[in-house]
Amino acid sequence: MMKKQSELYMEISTPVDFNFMECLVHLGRSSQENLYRVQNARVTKVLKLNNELVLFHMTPVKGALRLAFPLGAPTASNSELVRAYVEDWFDLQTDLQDFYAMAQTDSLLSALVQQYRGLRVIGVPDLFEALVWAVMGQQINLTFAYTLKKRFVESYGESLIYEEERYWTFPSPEKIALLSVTDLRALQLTGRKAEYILGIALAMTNGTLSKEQLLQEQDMERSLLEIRGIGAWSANYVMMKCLHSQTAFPLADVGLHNALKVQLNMERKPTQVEITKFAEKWRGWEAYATFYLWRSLL
DNA sequence: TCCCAGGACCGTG
DNA sequence: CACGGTCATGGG
Repeated sequence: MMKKQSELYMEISTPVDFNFMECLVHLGRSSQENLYRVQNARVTKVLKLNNELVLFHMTPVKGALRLAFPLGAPTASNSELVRAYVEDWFDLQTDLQDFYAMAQTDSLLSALVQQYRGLRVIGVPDLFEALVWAVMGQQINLTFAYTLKKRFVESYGESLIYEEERYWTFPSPEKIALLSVTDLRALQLTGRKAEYILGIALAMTNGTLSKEQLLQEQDMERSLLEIRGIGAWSANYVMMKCLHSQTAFPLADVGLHNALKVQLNMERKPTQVEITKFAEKWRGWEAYATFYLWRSLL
């Protein structure tokens, strides 16, 4: 049945300090990314919502993001889920005024916030995806991490084809929970990481771990650290990318170290003690400070 | 070939 | 509690 064209569109208003093109720089950082596609100023993605694959793309318009559903308008319920996903993904609910005010007084951040103004923390709204991605990225270079994710997604995700390109959903914990260590070893994950991922999938399947639950925790970090395979770095990474914690701070992050080394024109990477000292000024905005520093490496 | 990579776990002292 | 060995493989 034909729908009126107006029903195939939806607009999400964006905050003042929002620059879609800056966000696209982050989104476009890996040519191996297969969970969305960036073409010019358009991002296309598919989500599985209420047991249905929903494809949408978004483009910036004045003061808003325009979402379009080229394969057909979703149900009212699903279109609201897409809206929520996008707001979550681009962190549209956070007011950055205080961050920018703080950053202006910090010699380390002042140039970065001017250069990248409007960049938001690009999130990973799906908790399972955030946790798995954190585990995959541990102790290996980012290029290889993307290779692993690509294999994982294309082995166990769902997909559809639009304009001759295939779009993938991230695998569900239910599907992964049925696998064995051997299955994941075949993707060249280490045995240990395979165990971690299976454990996370199982915990999310049997209901002992969920995003809703974590968001209600007084101490999200402590809860995350109880998960096997999630240490301080991963816990803070997930808090920053999935749980919208502004104070999350992956202190041990190699990318953070490299960015600081460059920004401070150092011969060596700073120690964690030195980083803790710099971060004192960022109190309350550690996640954004980290994200802007990461951005400086692209 | 060597060192490093968006670490975490586990055993030892 | 701090330290170091171990995992395990690709990228540059």
